[in-house]
Amino acid sequence: MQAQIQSVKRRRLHEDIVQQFHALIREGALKHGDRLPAERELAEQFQVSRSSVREAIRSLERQGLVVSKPGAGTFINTETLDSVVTLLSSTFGTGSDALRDAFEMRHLLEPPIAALAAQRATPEEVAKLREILEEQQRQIDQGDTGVEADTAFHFALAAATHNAALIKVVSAVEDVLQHSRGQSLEEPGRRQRSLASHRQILERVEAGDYRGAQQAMDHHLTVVEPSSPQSGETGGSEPAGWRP
Amino acid sequence: MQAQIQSVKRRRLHEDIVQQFHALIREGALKHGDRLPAERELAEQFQVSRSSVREAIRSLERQGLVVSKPGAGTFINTETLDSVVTLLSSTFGTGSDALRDAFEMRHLLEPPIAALAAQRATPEEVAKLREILEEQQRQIDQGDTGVEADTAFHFALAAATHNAALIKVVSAVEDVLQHSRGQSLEEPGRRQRSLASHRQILERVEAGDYRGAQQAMDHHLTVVEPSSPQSGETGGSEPAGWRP
DNA sequence: CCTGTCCGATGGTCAGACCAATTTTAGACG
DNA sequence: CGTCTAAAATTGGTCTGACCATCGGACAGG
Repeated sequence: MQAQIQSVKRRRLHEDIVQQFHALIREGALKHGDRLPAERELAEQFQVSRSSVREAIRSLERQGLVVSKPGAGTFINTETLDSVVTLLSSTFGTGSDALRDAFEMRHLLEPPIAALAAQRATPEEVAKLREILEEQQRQIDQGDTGVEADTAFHFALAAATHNAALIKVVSAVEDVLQHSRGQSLEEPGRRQRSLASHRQILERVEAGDYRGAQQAMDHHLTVVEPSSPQSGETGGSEPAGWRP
Repeated sequence: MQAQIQSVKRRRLHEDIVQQFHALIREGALKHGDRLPAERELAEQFQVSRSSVREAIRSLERQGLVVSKPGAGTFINTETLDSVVTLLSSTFGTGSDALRDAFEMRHLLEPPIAALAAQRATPEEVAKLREILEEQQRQIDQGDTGVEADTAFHFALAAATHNAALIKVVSAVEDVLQHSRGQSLEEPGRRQRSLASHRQILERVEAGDYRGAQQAMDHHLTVVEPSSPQSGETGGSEPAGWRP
């Protein structure tokens, strides 16, 4: 008699086991250094096969929560950086917050990225940026939202910093936000404003004005592409378009 | 006689498989969306049992690098933030640019993080930060460099932003830079300066002064923990083509 | 008390099997 | 010939039972 139907997503057994261990660790039932029961014993307790127990342990190990020693046993390990991160992410929401977090991270990263790009962009990279904006103009004239060119611009700007780590992180963030941005650009007026804003950024980058570029990007993110229209708290405000 | 005894860790088979996949993804042999061979086929190719293959896949899945769909297959997934972070950590250590990039990224992220922390830190988190600084003081008094507490401080500060994405990225960056920071703190004077600098940051965070916190962190990173020993200042415009 | 050996417990791996979901294919139908 | 449908093949998820290398502690011997 399950009054509440959980997500339709079928849980895999080992994932379920992992979450049970997360709970046990969070509640303090399992502390650092504790040794957990043998795999065969766990299998019996959870009423699953040893394979599932082992796959669960593999996940926990990759999260830094446990370490396995052949012949000795498997031990709780909550004194690593990894484990802290895992428990934090596990405690805080893992759903709608992600989008908000990504927006915030972009807002932190992009202005200084624009500044770095202004200092380091090669003529070829500037040309590439200009080309992208022309493409964006074409897409808009054609009635498209220009979201691809929009994303491409931010990515090319990150590339102009010549910082591989930054490029990777930005690409991940942009990818997560691309869908949301597409929605934002549905309003006709925004497309032109976004393009104009991009042009302003490029102009400062071209001039090598890193301060101006940073401010232009900040303005772009604050005014033209507002991060989170809805003030929703962690309530089940799933963005539209969620489909299994 | 203390001949350099290198640990002869036995590599577990699934660990080996995981690393092989890391390499394949890094080299570009496996791109986003690619479907990798069936588990039974992989078992035959690697000459291991299906169990080991599955445990390896479980690790990769927990790292966000792949997703498994029953009946369909297992697919490469490198467009999530998680996957980027893992690949960053996995890639680091290869190439001197990576270290420089990481320093630069930290310098971009940490000041605004300090500002966010000043706005959002709970009393418990402030207490945790203070506790970390006391621990740093103890370590220094004891003749240690205090590098663990140093890293812990930056991490706890990121945690105070309540932004899971930021926390993960910062943890990856801090992890990479911890070793280098340890070297930097070898100079005796630096330890106390670093601690004093941390105290200043905490003071601004406690006061909720996000502007002051940001400036204090910027000062900390610029003056106390300089990224590049050489003159390299961000002001100068880098000549084109300084990097392949 | 110390030392070396033995044995049970434990993690790591293997092989084969069945199930459920999905994809592909073959066949029926218009 | 194209389209829809049902059967077959494929694939991930799970289970069972087994063997091995290693570790820990008990135990006997010095």
